Order: sequence, then C-alpha cells, then structure tokens
Amino acid sequence: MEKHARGAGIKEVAARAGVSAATVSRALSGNGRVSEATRRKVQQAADELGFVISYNASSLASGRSRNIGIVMPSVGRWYFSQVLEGAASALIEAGYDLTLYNTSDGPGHRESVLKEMLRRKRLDAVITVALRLTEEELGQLRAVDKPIVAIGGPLPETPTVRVDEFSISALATRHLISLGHRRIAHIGGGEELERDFRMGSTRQDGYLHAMAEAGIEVQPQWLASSEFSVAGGRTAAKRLLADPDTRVTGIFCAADEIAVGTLLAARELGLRVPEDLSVIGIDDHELAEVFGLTTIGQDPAGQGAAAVAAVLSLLQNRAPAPDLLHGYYPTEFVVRSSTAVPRTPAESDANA
Amino acid sequence: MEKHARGAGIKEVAARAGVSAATVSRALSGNGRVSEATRRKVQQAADELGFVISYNASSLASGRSRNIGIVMPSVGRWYFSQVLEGAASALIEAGYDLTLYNTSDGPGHRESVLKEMLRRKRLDAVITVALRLTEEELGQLRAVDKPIVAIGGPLPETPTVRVDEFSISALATRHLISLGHRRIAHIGGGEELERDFRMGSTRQDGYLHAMAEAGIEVQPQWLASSEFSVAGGRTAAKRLLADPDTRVTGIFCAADEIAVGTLLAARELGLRVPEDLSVIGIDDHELAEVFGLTTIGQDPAGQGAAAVAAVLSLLQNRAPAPDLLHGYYPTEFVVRSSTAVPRTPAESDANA
DNA sequence: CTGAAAGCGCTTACAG
DNA sequence: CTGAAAGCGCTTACAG
Repeated sequence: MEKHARGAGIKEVAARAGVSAATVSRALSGNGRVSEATRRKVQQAADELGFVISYNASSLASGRSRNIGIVMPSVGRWYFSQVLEGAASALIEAGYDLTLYNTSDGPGHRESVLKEMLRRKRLDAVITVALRLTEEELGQLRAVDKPIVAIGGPLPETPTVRVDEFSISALATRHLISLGHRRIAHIGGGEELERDFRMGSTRQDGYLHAMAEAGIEVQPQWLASSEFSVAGGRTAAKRLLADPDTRVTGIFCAADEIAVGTLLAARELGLRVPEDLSVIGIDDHELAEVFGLTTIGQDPAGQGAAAVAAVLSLLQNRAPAPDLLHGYYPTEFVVRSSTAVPRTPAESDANA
Repeated sequence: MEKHARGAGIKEVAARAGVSAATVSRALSGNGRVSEATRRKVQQAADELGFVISYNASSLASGRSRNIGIVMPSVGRWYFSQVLEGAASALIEAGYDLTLYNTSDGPGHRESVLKEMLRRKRLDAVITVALRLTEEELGQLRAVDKPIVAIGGPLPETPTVRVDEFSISALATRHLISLGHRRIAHIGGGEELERDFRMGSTRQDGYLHAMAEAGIEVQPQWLASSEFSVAGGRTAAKRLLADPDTRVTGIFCAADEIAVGTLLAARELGLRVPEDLSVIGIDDHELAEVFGLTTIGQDPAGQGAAAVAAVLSLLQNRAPAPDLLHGYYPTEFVVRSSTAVPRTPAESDANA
C-alpha cells in the first residue's frame, strides 16, 4: 500500500511478471534481447501496476537522461517563443523532456546558467538560441562532451541552424532597388540584435552591400535602429520619416515587428503604403499577413524543430551534420502589398 | 585525468578537503551542521575541482529534484510566452530547473504528458497553465503527492493564480456603458478560450451581466467570437461591423490581440476610433500601448512568478496558500484613447 | 534469452 | 560536528 502510493518500482513489476529486475529493464527499454513472450508478460505487469520509470535512477545508471536543455535570452519575445514551440513539439514527439534556461536576467544569471545548470548532468544535449559564448564558456560546454547545437548564434565549429542573414538582407534591399527605389533606409535591430545574434551588423551589411552594388551612396541618416518590437519600430520610423532631408521611399526593416511599427508610423504621418513608402521586413511574423507586409519568412518554429532533429541524430551516431556546419536554413520571400514602384521616380536620381 | 574529464565527483572533493563524502554533502547542501572551518575547506576544494553536483544522484538519494514542471497548451501564443517568461525568471532565481511540457499537439499528447512525464519523479512540483483536467487526471497528479499550482484553469481545490474574469469583463463593459454606449458587442475567445481557460463563457457572462444590469437587451448578433490573434479579431470585427443592422458603437474584446484586430477592421471600414467606435480589451498586451487601446491589464508574467512563489512555499511548508484558493490576481484598468463618449447619443436609446 | 551482482553519485539516519 | 554504511531505483557487463 505504502509502496503503491509512491508508485510501483521495477522490483514490483519483476515480481509480478515472475522475472528479474534486469529482464524488466531490458524488456521495457528495448536494450538487450528479450523473448517476445517475456516482453509481453513484463509489459502487462507494468501496465497493471501503473509502473512509471524513475528517470533519475535510470539516468544515473545509464548516463542518459532523455532530457535536452534549451538556452535562450528571452522566451517572451516572438522569435524565441516560436523557436521554443517548434523545439518543444519535436522533443515531446521524441519522448524527450525539455529543460528551459531563460537567461534574460542579465549576464550574471547567464553565467551561472552555463557554468552550473548545464553541467549538472541531467542533460543529454544542449540547444543554444542566439547565444554568444566566450571561448571559455564554449570550452566548458565541450568539456562535458555532450552534443551542442546552436540556433542563430556565432558559435565556432558548432552545428548551427541559421538563416543566411547577409543574403536575405541583400535580397530584401534589392527588391526595393529593383522596384526603382534609391532612397532606402534600414532600421536594424540595434544593440539587442547585435548582442544576441551577432548579426545586427550582418543584416545591415547585406543592406549596405546591395546598395553599393547598385551604386547608391547610403546617407548616414538612412541607418536607424530599434529594439525588436512594434513600438520600437514605430518610434524609430517616426524619427526617420519626420526628418525633412531624409525622405526615403523605401525602408528595409530587420524584423517584421519593426516593419509593422514602421507601417503605423507612416500611417500616422499621412504617408500611404506602398504609394508613398515601401516597407519590407524579415520573419513572416503573424502580423505580417494582417498588415500586408512584404517580408522574408524564416520559420522560427521550423528552426527549433531542425535543431532538435540535429541534436537527436548527434545523440544517436554523433554524425557531424555537415549541412548545419555550412548550409543555411531556408527562407521564403513573401511579396505582399507593402512594396511597390515608388510614386516619384524623379527622386531616385538624386544621390545626395 | 579520465575522472577529471567527466567532472570531479563528491569523492574527489572529499579527498582533497580531507573529509568524508558525507561531510562534503552536508557542507555544500547546507543540510546538517558543519563547522565553518570545514565548510570553507570543502567549498574551496569543490571550487578548485570545478565540482558540479549530479542532480540525478542527488535527486535519487534525497527525493528532491529542484525541478519544476510547467504544462501549457502553447508556448507560441502571447499570453503563455509571458507566463513562461515570468515563471522562468522566478525559478532561475530560486535555483530551480524548469521542465516545459507543451501540450499543443492535441489531446493524445497531452494525455501522455500527464500520465507519464509528470510522474517520472524528476519533478518536485507542477504548474499547469490554462489546463482542464479530468477528475481522473487530477487524481493521478494528486496521487504523486507533489504540489500542484494552476494558472487560470478550473482545477477544483487546487491553488490557482487567476484573475477575476467575470468582474473585469463586467468592468470593461460598464466602462463603455458609463460613457453612454448602449449598442455594445462582445468578441469572445470562442472555443479555444473556452477549452483552455473555461472562461470564454465567464468573460461573456461578465459582459451579459453588465448589460442586463444596465437594462440593455443584448442582440444576438452582438455576440461574436475569434481565436486569440490580431488576424482573428480583424476578421470577426469586420463581419460584425459590416452587418448593417448591427451598428454597435462599442466593442468589448476578450483579449487585446482581438481588440487590435478590431481597431484595424474599423480603420479599414472607415470608422474612426473612438469617434465612431469605442474598443476595449483585456491583457495590456504590448500592442495595446502602441494602438492606444483601453484595456484591463492582467500581467501574465507576474502570474507566472506568483505561481512559482506559491509552488516554492508549498515545497517548504505545504501551507495551503489560502489567497490562491479564494483570491484573485490583481488587474489594472488602463484607460487610453480607444474609448470615448459615443458620437451619436441618439442611438443609445434604441433598444432593438 | 535470463539472472545475480556491482555500480551510477549522491543523502541521511545512526553512532559517536 | 563528523564518518561509515546503507540505500535511492535503475542499468549493464559478466556468466550462464
């Protein structure tokens, strides 16, 4: 009774099935050969007793935890919540637990997360999202000798699910250029993005590259930045659009939330989109469709699932997953109604 | 060397400090008395060796896991991502791990999550978010004899962090009524909300109550529903506002995302807010401020943190947390610019 | 295919 | 305050 209340253990199952605990373990885990008849007997006994394995004991004995850690700087922000959703689904599907480490509370916390929590041996592998690690931190993680897969971070020699920031940014910019825009601004992710993804510059670089390629000289006031939010984008765009000698006809925003903010700012300033202003973003955020935003979709949930798939395969055969070392996660160019040929082509020849 | 690579164990620390493993355990965990001198010696040895405790071993031996499970139907939706963010911060602060169970993939998955994962003894307690459980499921959870705290669900006799759905809905509706509106619609959360929170009806009930209280007969076409998204709200509001004999002057939306969608719909239909239409939501979503939306803030991150606090206190002394059994989580009425006196007071006397 | 036994790395009465 | 020893509930060579 007492025993029952705390759940039947492997011994009880063994007794009921008339076999040894070792056999129960083999039958239930699938490791080691067991006759079909025995397996069935054991399974039935386990079912009858409502046996639930103790992961702690199992992990301690076997060294495997069926538990993956995910480290990200913020669950509350859209991108991360989507990644998490995708990863969580994939993990639950595979029968793995997911331990979440939200490092949002400043670097102090992040450090303790990395140094302690990840090494407490309860994890089979780690997925980092948009995390920059120092050489030392990376070394520590590697010392534990557990698979690490990154999403969107700059971890050297770590299998990484990433989109080609530079190319999609150049693509977005070229889209505006090809429509005839020449006065094109860029609202980047600013420090936040830079810190988390080390790609604020990469997206801006793609923009600068496309502009240079087209022989357009970028004016300094065309470069703005915003935090990743509609409010931030709105503020940045208002500032940008209010400046009389900035008068751009197109804006490439580093994220859809910023782009939506830009659309709102334009509206408030009496600018029509796309007649007076074309706007393009990155993400294919759910608001993008609502606002008819042209964007480059990057499917964060898919990225989360892809990282899980990579981790699981590493866990099985430690294959180096070459595509994650060199390839890029696919993106999708989605043309909607926020971009069009500029209304005043006369402007497009003025270069300063 | 070998040993070192896999991390020093408690024995190595004991040897280095010149004490027994038992003493190391006591010194490091704080359980049991250890002389200050010994404690320091042990701590230093542990630091030098980079000792990290094995949670699996510790949990197996002690029965405590320092790990809390959180079950929610969707991490990707705003409300849940915020709850998670709040809970994660609070847990990391307390030195607890957080295991996430995202049950979004249908009831089949949810069931296995509840029946198996939560019982694998790796968890000290469980926080459920917006989860309806059957009597049986609840019984199973209780059988494990681990603290359960709910957020927003209808779990009987379970300490629950919840806002007063009925009252805030009535409040929101009364706000419109007090401004002079009488033709007021309600866009609820529909099935989705009903299923997850069992409160779709509660929010609608609050609306109906306030309307009845004011002697206003609610016309059937004033009741609409939408999924929890801007897109959903926009669609629902368009349908509602397009109907010529519905002509409401105010809409109470069950969530800010729906309300924002409603604002967009109004704009597209050429209705000015608040001159032609007043809109009020619930949440204080980050978009609410951007859109000047009047709303009732419910601070989901705070709810997550509150649930964690409750769980931790239950873990310490098993106090029943009476406020969580009867009280409500505080909300905040935030008046912005989406609500005002209706332009055409003549209408407000027509009752059918 | 199956069992007895050692062991995973801690914690905690029990003595002292 | 500290140590020796048993035990947490599994897994897995090692034999058979």
